[in-house]
Amino acid sequence: MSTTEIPESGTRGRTRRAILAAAASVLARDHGATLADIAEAADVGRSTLHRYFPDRQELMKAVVEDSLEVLGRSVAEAQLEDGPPLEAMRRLIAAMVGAGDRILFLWGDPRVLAEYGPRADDGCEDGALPVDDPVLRLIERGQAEGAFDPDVAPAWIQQVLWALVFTGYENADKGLIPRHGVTPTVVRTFENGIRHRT
Amino acid sequence: MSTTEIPESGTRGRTRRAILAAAASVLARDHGATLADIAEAADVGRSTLHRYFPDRQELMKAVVEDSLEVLGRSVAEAQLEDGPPLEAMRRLIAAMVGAGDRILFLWGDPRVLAEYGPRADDGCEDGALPVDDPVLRLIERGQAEGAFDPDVAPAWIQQVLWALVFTGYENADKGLIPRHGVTPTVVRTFENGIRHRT
DNA sequence: CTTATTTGGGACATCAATGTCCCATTCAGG
DNA sequence: CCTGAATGGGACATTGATGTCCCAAATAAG
Repeated sequence: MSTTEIPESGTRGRTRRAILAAAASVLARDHGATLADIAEAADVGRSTLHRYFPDRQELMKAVVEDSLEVLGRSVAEAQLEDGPPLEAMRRLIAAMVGAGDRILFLWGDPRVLAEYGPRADDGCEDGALPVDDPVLRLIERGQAEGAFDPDVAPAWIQQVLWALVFTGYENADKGLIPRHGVTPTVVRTFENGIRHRT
Repeated sequence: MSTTEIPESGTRGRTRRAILAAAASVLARDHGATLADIAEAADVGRSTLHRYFPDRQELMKAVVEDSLEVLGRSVAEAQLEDGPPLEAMRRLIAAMVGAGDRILFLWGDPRVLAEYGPRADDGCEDGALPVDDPVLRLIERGQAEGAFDPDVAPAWIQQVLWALVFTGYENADKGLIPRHGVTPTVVRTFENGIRHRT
């Protein structure tokens, strides 16, 4: 690749990040949000937004990339290869919840990943993200070591994971659950389901 | 209420239902779908669509109402008051999956229920739907009878239920899971979580 | 302090979706 | 078979979002 990765000098970098964060936050709650909405949320003029991201598609692509990167870092820090699978999974859930709005944004509309995801330009899109890989490995390890249900597909477990984290974060966002209660609640339900254990 | 409920004579009723079904199906997969898209999916001219639903808002409102009604009937047929809670819950899950696209539509975008839901006109909107009530009663009964986890809020259990059904149906829609596998898989995960049981 | 960068906002053209109206055609029901 | 309802599609005005351009003001960097 010959794309010169400019280090984003101080000022420009800060505005760029502000726009990306605001975009993720706004779009997470309203997929049809206007560029004007996003600019306003970022405390930035609409023309400034256009200066950083020529058109809506470029912005979307950048937000997806950025969100995936942030999420990827969180997941990496969770050190999924280490320790018992169940504990690693708890760290993962905490990490995902910690990634905040970006989860809402990425997961909220299946189309964003399909259209603006990593390989949306190639035809070959299965939804396989860089983030997915370590997670799937953890799930498979957990099944192999007898910690996770071996009778369902790893991909399904992963889907459930995303769905529960998303739902938990969303409920907290609406004030139905206290912020600090999200991770424990999701962990509990994810591990045990809703059946009563004596 | 003085709204004269016209029984929808044969022809008109059929087209109306076709539009509503197509709308739910299309909007479930693309929240930003055009009225032209919907009309095309319903095999109907755009002008015919406008004849039945003057503007987009009216259509949305009608689709939400219709979806809630269909879902409500499915839930009612599940007879949630009868038998052991765990079995009633399984019937409920099967019923929800059976409601098809309407679940995707209703759950896919939180805003549709907030904006076009039953009491979107009143200010007092908590997300309390007619469908929710029997479900919450079942959950509370299940907790009281020692079948469901009593240490989490009923509302949370319900959210998880919706989320899992949604995810299961969506995965089947994408071909990741066979149609007939959705209900059993959702039931299994919902009841037991992902932990391995010896 | 001086200069170059960055910004906000206005003016503007464009485009797609929407909603309205109309008329010829088709279809269902008597 | 005949009649009225229902439909499809075209033409049209309107609206809101988008993208572009430009300039004066603010801000950072030297």
